[in-house]
Amino acid sequence: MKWGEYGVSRGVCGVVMQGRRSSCSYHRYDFDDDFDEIKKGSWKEEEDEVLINHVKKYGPRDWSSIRSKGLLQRTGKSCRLRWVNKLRPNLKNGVKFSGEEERTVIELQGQFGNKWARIATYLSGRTDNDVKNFWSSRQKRLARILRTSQNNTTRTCASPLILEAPKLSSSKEHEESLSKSQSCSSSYIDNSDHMMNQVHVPLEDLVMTPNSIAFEPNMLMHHQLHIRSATTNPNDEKKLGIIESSHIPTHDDDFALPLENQEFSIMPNFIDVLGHGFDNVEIPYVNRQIEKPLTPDSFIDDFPLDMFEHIEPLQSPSQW
DNA sequence: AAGCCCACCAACCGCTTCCGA
DNA sequence: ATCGGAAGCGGTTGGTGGGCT
Repeated sequence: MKWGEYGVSRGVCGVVMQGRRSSCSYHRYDFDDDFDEIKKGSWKEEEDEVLINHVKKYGPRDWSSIRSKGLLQRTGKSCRLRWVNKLRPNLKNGVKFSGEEERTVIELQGQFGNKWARIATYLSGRTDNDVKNFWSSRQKRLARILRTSQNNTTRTCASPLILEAPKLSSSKEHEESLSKSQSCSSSYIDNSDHMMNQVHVPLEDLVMTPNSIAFEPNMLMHHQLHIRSATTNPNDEKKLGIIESSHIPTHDDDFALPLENQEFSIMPNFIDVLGHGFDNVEIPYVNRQIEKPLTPDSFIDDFPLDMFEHIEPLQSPSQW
């Protein structure tokens, strides 16, 4: 039985069952809601028809009038959502994201962050909800891969990678950059000759949130960003990876560049950073740089699962 | 066959932004 | 300038179905 068939809503939402409260123990109510008038839960075909007819007549607007006119017992909000996500013409309902769509979402998420509505405008037939759900699923999948790899080995990669960028020109600029970064901690280190802005980024954050510190365009613009592992000697130039800021798309670019030109030069260096753990692992993505843009996510996606078992434990900075 | 896990997706909520009076 | 309603957006929840043990 589908709850929706009986108008059963999710969570603490109210319920309308043939206009009366049900005593069924499965049904939950929020008595703050006016349950006699507002229906929640799955939509029926009849309701869809009413909504479609309303849009045909008046266009996709005046959502709240649908209820005030007594056409449906739904809130305007609910009607709008139903139209936008399910009833609108030319939607790709039930069609999986193509590879191209996936790459587009990944690229745009890196550029815009979680601006799902904006990202959806680049994908015909996709809604913000589609994009959001796609991304959420993807994040969960990646998280599970990482979790599994950590559980399967006593060796972990819990220590952070360290991203280093030249000190920004002013402390205000520095603060602004950091305030825009998520899930990162930061500190200054006085490296005598040059002040470095040192940002500690857990590996998970680096690979899971491409719009986090490592890829924050505002922070990286006009700078080279050095990346090294906590395991390495800070002076070991061979272990330094460099993100060329010229390769980082900015918010101002408005996605003018073709996708294939927007790749991060961090990727080959990322292997250097991770070091010997990958020595015996075939890296599948290397030849794909030409045919497909590299992103933090596509980068991780192409790893064989057992590859994570080869990650060497990273020492804490105190062990240098 | 049953139970569990997970991916996918619909729909909700709260908050923000927009816009007209 | 301000206020209130409508619309838009992003985060979250929870149901369903398929695969696996």
